[in-house]
This record gives sequence, structure tokens and C-alpha cells, in this order.
Amino acid sequence: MLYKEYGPQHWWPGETQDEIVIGAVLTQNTAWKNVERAIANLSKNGLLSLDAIAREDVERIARLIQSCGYYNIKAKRLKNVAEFLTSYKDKRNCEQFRNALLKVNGVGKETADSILLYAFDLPVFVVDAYTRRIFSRLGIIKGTEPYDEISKMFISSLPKSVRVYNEYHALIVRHGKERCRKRPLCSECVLRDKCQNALQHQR
DNA sequence: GGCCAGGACACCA
DNA sequence: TGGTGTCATGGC
Repeated sequence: MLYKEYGPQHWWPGETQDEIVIGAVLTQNTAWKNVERAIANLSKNGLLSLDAIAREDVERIARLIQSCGYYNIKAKRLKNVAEFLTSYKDKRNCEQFRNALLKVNGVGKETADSILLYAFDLPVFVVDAYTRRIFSRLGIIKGTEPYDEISKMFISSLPKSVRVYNEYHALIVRHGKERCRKRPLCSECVLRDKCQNALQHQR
């Protein structure tokens, strides 16, 4: 239904693999608009690559990414990720790669899965705030379940395909951003009927 | 002026 | 395991 409404998203907003990884870290609990400025700043200063970030000092990175908030913490995290990815070898073994990525300080499940799916085309499902919000509103989940539980639910009910996971999550974000931010039943929402049914069902 | 955004981690009980 | 504080900017 969302696909019919919005069409293919060809998502994540980022030109290169490195830019996708950088965006995944910078967007932690942050509006994407603020991230865009930080990325533009990094680009202007020749730091939009993991190699360059791994070599740069944390203070300078922090100055350049100030606009996206939490800049001191994110500068360290960015450098941790850059150092890890520029040295890690076997990136085709999804499970091992994911576990190794999760050990990097600053990389939680959502960030790891965003990197795996959007930068490395590996079959994982990304569960973010939009996913929890929209599907709890639809009555499909409570929203408080552990990350892996929700992720598994989507993986088991969708065809196992990187393209599908990518597109499905992208549509969730698109929908969450445009229409379903605060109001539980916005008038023009394409999922309005489904939301209403779910709410009635709960009563 | 307050609330929130595409989280993660340290610390505590 | 679960709850809470912290990190911080910019848009609405």
C-alpha cells in the first residue's frame, strides 16, 4: 500500500558507501536535516571517506559535525567505525560482520543494521523509531518489544531479499516523516483505515 | 520556550 | 534485565 502511494524510494540518502556509513552514525537520535549539514561540512573538508576520518583527529571531526548535535560523542563514534571498517576483512559473512560491528563502541543494533543493509547490501531488517511507532499504531506490535524480536518478525514475514528490506524500511521512514509524526490518525494518511481498524480492535 | 528527532552507552539497583 | 541520566543542535 505504501509502495503504491509513494513508489520506489531507492534509498538511503547518500552517494557513496562511505557516506551511507557516516550518515548512519550521525543520524543517531537526530533529524536528518541536521545530518545533511554535517555531511556537507565533512565533504567540503575532504573528510567524506572512512579512510580520511580514520586518520583525522577527533577534535577536528567534532567541529565539522557540530550541526548534528552530540558532536563530541559522534566524532569518537565515527572514528571508531571508520577504523573498524577500514581494517575488517570478511564483510560477506553477514552474521559475523554484524557481531563484530556491534562490538564497536557507538554502534548499536539499528546503526549496525543500517550500515549492513544500506552500505553493504546484506539481508538484515532495520528497526527504528518510525517502525515501532507506525506498527504499534497499526496494532501489529506493542512497540516495546526488543529490537531483535521485531526484526525477526519482519524477516519471517517478508521475502528474504535485500531489495525488499531496503525498500520496505525506506517506505516506513518516508511515511513516518511525511504524515504520521504526531497525530495518530492524520486525515490524509494512506494507512488511515488500517489505523482505525486497529484502534477499534484494541477497544 | 518547550518538545522532539532515523540511538547508544555508562551507571545503578 | 530494566530504568535513568547524558550527550546537543536545529526545526517547528
